Amino acid sequence: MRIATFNVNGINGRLPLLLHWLASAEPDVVCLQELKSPDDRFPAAALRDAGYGAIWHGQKAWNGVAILARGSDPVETRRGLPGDPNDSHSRYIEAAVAGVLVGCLYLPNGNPAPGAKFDYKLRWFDRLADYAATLLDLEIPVVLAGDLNVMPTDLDVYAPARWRDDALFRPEVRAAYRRLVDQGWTDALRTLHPDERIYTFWKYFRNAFARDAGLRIDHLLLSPSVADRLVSASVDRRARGWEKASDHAPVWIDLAD
DNA sequence: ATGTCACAGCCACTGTGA
Repeated sequence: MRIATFNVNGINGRLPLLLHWLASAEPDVVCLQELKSPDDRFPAAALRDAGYGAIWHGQKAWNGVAILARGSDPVETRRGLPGDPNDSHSRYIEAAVAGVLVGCLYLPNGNPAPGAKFDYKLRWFDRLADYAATLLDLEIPVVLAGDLNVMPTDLDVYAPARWRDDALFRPEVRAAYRRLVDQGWTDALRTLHPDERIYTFWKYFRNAFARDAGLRIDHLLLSPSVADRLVSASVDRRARGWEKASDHAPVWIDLAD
């Protein structure tokens, strides 16, 4: 079973690229972020034609998350992260697919820091940690996947010194990520590749991808029973090099049946 | 500070978020 996460950076503008990638990677489950599409413009028919059922939580222009399932319809279990009824951003959706509870998330960027956006990011992280703890208590297979907008360690940044004060790398944010993982989650990529430089995002600026000036900010966190099934984990860098690429590459894991 | 995208509002380009 292959589960992927992919920040598409606009699902309508990049639909041909997404369809091409789905056909070549054949993931069973896909978590998408940054749809940048209202719900009524989500390309459900094209995805259905490509063999994927979908649920989505969009909004105009910004944010937006979706879960795709190959050959089936994801069974939605939640939309929106608990803990703040006034949070209007579409950043969390969750579904049961083939015996796994899949939470797809787009954590706030948080720049500029300090400031209101950074405070919102930290609050969102706290809400995520509170909710993630309740998922672990269920003792069922759970995958939390998405763009967490945090580089966990220096190994995850091409130039750590330049990112110290950025909202994606400040100590408070790394500590929040560490507290979340320490609840009992397994960071799939880092667990299988403890010493490797792995990036999932390269800015559009300054030829970053060609220079491999990247960041690892897209993560798959596994509950214990899923971690026991983890076979492989990798970044599909091909898609970052394609025409009209997103600034993120897809990341996937393979689980034993 | 900068760099490059996508999208909204609105028909040419600026503003915004990343």
